[in-house]
Parts: sequence; C-alpha cells; structure tokens
Amino acid sequence: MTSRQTVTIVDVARAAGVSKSTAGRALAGAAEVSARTRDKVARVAAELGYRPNQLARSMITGNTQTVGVVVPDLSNRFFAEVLQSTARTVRKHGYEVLVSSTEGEPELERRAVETLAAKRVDGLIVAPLDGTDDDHLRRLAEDGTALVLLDRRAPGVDRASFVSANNIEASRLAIDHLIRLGHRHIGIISEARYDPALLDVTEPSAAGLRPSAMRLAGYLQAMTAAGVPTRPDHVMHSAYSSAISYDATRTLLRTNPEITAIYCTDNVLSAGAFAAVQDSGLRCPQDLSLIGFDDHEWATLVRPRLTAVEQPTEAIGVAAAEDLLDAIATPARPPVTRLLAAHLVVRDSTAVPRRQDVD
Amino acid sequence: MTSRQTVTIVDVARAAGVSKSTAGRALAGAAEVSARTRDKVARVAAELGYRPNQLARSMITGNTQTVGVVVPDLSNRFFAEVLQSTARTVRKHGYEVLVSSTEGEPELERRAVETLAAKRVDGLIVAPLDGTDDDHLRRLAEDGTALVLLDRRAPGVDRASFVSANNIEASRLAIDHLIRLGHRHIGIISEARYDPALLDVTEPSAAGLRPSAMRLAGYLQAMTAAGVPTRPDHVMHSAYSSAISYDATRTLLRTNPEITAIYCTDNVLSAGAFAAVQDSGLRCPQDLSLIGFDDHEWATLVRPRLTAVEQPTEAIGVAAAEDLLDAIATPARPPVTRLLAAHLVVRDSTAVPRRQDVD
DNA sequence: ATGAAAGCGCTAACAT
DNA sequence: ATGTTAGCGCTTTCAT
Repeated sequence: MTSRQTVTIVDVARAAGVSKSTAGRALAGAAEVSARTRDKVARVAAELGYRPNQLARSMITGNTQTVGVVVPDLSNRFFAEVLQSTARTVRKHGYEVLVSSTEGEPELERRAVETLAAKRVDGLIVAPLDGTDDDHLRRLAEDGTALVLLDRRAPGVDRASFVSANNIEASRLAIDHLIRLGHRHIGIISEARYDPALLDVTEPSAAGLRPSAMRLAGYLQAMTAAGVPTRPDHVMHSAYSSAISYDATRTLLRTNPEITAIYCTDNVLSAGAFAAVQDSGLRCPQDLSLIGFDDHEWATLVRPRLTAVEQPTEAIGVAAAEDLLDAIATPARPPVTRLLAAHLVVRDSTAVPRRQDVD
Repeated sequence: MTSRQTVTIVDVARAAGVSKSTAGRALAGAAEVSARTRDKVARVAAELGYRPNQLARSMITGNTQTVGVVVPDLSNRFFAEVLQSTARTVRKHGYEVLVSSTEGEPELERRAVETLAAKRVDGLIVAPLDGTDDDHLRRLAEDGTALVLLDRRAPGVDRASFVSANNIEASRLAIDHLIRLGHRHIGIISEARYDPALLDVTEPSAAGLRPSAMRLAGYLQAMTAAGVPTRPDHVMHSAYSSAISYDATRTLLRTNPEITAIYCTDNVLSAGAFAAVQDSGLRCPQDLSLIGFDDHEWATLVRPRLTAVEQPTEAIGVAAAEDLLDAIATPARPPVTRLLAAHLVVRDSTAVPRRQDVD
C-alpha cells in the first residue's frame, strides 16, 4: 500500500461485525464490553493496522496531550537540557512536546505562541524574549491556557507560573567568593547594561527583568553590600555571542588594568571570555580570576579548570514541567513561583589577587 | 474570562451577521468575498479574540503542518543543533516540530513514533536506535508517511530517505592524517565493537549500521588501505558516556603502550578521552596524538587545541528538513540518500610520533 | 452489552 | 458573493 488512506474505526467495526460505538468502546477498554467482542475488535484492529486518530479524539475531549515549549535558542546548552528534562517529565504523564525556537526574534515568539495555541496545546512553557510586547502571553493566560514562564517573567502576565534559577543569589555567590579572596576590582561581562536602578531590585522574581539583568543586579548588590564601590566602566556589555564576548573581555582588560577578576554572567559569553583571558597575556588565576556561568562540559577540561556558577538545569526543566501539568490538571489553581538555587563550583580559575589593590 | 471556552467561527459569523462559510472564506482571505464583509469579519474576529482551531482544519485537509523529530538524546550537542536547524527550516515552510527524545530505549522510540503518527504528523525525521526491531518505521513508511532517517539507516525500511555524514570517509580523514604523520599504532575509542566484517562495508549508506560502526569500519579500511595492520586490541569499546570513555582510554593506554595516537569516534566520548589523556602523564601531542569527533565549543579552549573530525551539523539538519518537506509535497517521489562530507580540522593535538614505531 | 444519533469546529462541495 | 449541506474520525449521550 502506498496510499496515505488510513484505516478508520468504521473499517475496524465493519470487519469485526460490530457498530462503530462498540468498536470504540472495545478499543478504549471500556468495562461494559464483552470479553469476546473486545478480543475480536482488538485482533481485527491489529490486523488492519488501525491507528486511532488523535486529532478526532482531541476535537471531542478538548485536550491534545501535547504541551508547547518556546525558547530563544535550542543550541544553547541550557535550553537544550531544560527541554530534555521537560520532555522526559511530561512524557511520563502521557504528553508530547511541540517545540519552537524563536532565535531571539520577538515576532517569531509571538507567531510561535499563536501557532501552538491554534494547535490547541494543553499548556505552554515559554522563555520569553525581552521584546516590548507580552500581549500574546497575557491573552493566552487569560483564555485559561496553562502557562509557565521560564527564566524570565513577562511583566504584564500574571496568572502564569514562573520557574527560574535565583539569579540575584547566583551572582552573590560569585561576587562573595571573589571579595572573600580579596578582590576589589571586579569586572562583569553582561548582556545587560549598567543601570543604578538595578540596585533596588531585591525581589528576584518580581520584575520582568531578563536573567542577565538579574545577574547584573546581584553583582551590583553584592558589591555594595560588601562595601566595594561599583563602577559603571567595570560593567562591560556584550551581545549574545561568544565572539563578541571575546572582544568585550579584551577591551575591558585593556581599558581597566586595575581589574583583578572577571565574572561572566552567561553560558555562551563564558567561552569567549575564557579565550580572551587566555590570549590576554595575563596568567589565570595568578593575575586574573575568572568565574563563568552554567556548567560547561569543558569546565574541567581547560587549564585552569573553570570556576563557575551552575544552575540546576535539569531541576528547572522538571519543575517547569511539573508545574505545567499541575496547572493543566487544576485550572483554578493559582500560579506559583519557583526560584531554584544556583551553586558555585570552585575550581582553579579563581585565586587571591596578586597585588592587593586598594582604592 | 477564566474560561477555556473558545470562540468558534460560528460565534464570529453570528456577530458579523454572515454565514459560517462566508466567515470562513473571509478569514481565509478568499477572493470571492466582498471587501466589506472581509473587513467586518476580520474586525469582529479580532474583537472576539477568535483563534482558528487547527485541529478541526486538519481533520478536513488531512495535514497538520507538523513534523515529528525523534532523536536519542537532546542534550547531545549534535542532535540539539540538528534539531535547531531542522526546526528553523521547516518553520519557514509553515511547519512546527513535535520532538521526542528516546534516551537510548528502543521501546520509547517505538512508542514515540506511534504517538506522533497518531497525532497525524505530516512527516517524521527519525534517528533510529540500534534496537532489533524496525517494524514501527517500516509500517509508517509503507502507510505513506514521509520519513527521513537521520544518522543511521533502518535495515528493513526502504521508502525512507537517508541523511547523514559520510562516516566512513570521516574516519578516513582522521586516519590518513595520522598515518601521514607517521603513526602506525593507532587506537580507537568506539561505541562499536571490533568486527572484521566491517572491512567489507564499503557503501557508506547501504547497511543499517550505527554511525559508530561506520566510523570503525572507516578506521579499519583506512588502516588496511595504507598497509597498516589492524589489531583488535587497539579497538577499545566504550559505552555512550564521557566517564566510561575516560576509563576506556586510560585502559587502552595502559595495556597498549605502543599506541602513539588515539581516534575518538563520538561526540560525548571525546571529552572523556581528552581528560584521560591529560591525566595519563603522556604529553599531547608529543607522546600521543588525539583526534576527537564533532565540533565542541571547547576544541579551541583546551591545550593543546583539539584536532577533530567535524560533521556539517547544520547542513544535515537542513538537508533532512528539506528532504522531508519534499517527500510531503511529492508523495510519489522515490527516497533519496544524502551523505554529507565531514572535514578534518587540524589543530594542535596531533603531531609526528616521538619514536617511529616499526612492526 | 450493543446500536443509533448527535456533534466537536472547521472546510469543501453544491447550491443560489 | 453568499448560504446550505455534508462530512473529517472520533466519543458520548441516549436508546434498546
């Protein structure tokens, strides 16, 4: 057979000599069907290669057993691993995953959400971009679709749960470590830009700030709390690219030679920063300490081994999935916020600064 | 509104004062609708927050604008990147991706394929596991569902296209490089086991061999072609795990001290092998050359920089997607095979062996 | 325990 | 240019 013509339940019913409804009941394993007919129907269905049409079923039941996952970048290890653990978790509960990568474009995110909604996913996990507009998400949540925000809260959207690492605390771990070692001039490579207002962002889940802004806030706050003055020129902006991070790091080191430590606040930026330090002529950690972000498989392969702040990636994926399933099962349930703790893995790229710099 | 109660086309039609079909035509942008009613319907639809039900549409049109992607491991960088480029490619043509990770379990693969088929995906890209049974895939293809096999051919399944790197050629690149440098005792870390029959597998797309077996075949053939004897004890088996690869590499080096070069044939095995070489006490590349597989972001971060065989990951994802879309558009079209060339990136982990070993 | 009929939301003939 | 009708394949009343 080359035909895409599929076997329907009517074909099964006819071949088994029963009505369509009986066939349906038998296939569903309903109790009110005689064992005889149930076997007969099952056998005939197998012979014919019957495969139930989930679309038709969904039309009636109103659920598709499918959840959507919308992330900015699937080739980013963080999102890839979150997707992996999310997919595993929901599958155990009978759900599949429709995935969409928005590649940093807000318009793609909007369309992805619309498309998945049109496909009637039962719920949606979205790591929203920093676009201006969150209408598509708000509408979705208000229509009653289960929604979990991942990694970044969307300002106008209540009624959605939020799962993320505690990014303010994550930065504090890194900065406290450096300050304890004696560092006073600590640079940061960030996707966010310096903004004194970040000093006041204390609630790590409140604002709709991007993770990078949260991490910058944590840096500023930890410095300030320790009595170390923050300097705008020590906050180096970099776009979401390893190559750009490389340049940013080189520039930071060149223009601010007093810096004895660098904290890099993102997965993809860490690789560029590490390479830049290697090429800078400075010895790490003797001349310069470096802290990366996220767990890289290369953290223990490079020399010096990389000290890094690691997010509980898998736990985040599981938490997002579980909360979504919960919201699907109990629509009335109020949204929850789950901030998971990051931890600092101290390896060899951080040490006491060579010369104690004093202001 | 907290209700999941959705606005249907009937609601829109009624509010616009037209019939259901006119509303449908207007929404679809059909030409035979007057500009006036089209505007009216569009306005009313927007006001009501109407969102077309793609399920209902699919019931009629017979296509879901969705393709399935089934891979063994989403946290493997190779599959993550293939998924990324596949998703991007199909999205440009109006398709979304249902993804499933089989985590190395054949039973999960079978279920995933069944589930996606029940959801009536228009086509499927599958990187099949090495389970014994390919019935689920054969049935799918014979039912006329577009099917592209990724990375590994499934023996019993013709009527499916095949997209992969040329793994035999990939190994030849690595081994020729080493032999040209003067190596005669070259070990290999492989997920496959030594098998002399692999010497005869010349057609890189014919057999249903796993990529690892193909790469081992390429190793054996390149050695033999160069007149270098192959030795079963130089073929070191490792399971799919970086830690196990570490142990395998250590063992290989201990038991076969004559080895001057190691070729590692897999993504996740490469990290373990590199760490093992670091810890072995041997200097790389002076005492031991190492070739890894796939492009790692750490290849240029470690010292020595890693020489590696790189697959055209993105091109593979695009090719798989394009072929699938082609097969969907032209069901009668015969399956095609696309073997993309890998290339060797020579960095610093390979060099002339210290002592020329002679047999 | 089984069958007949209704209908999920939409598109696609077939009218007019 | 618009309305009417008939389904897509299934589940779910409602009968019997």
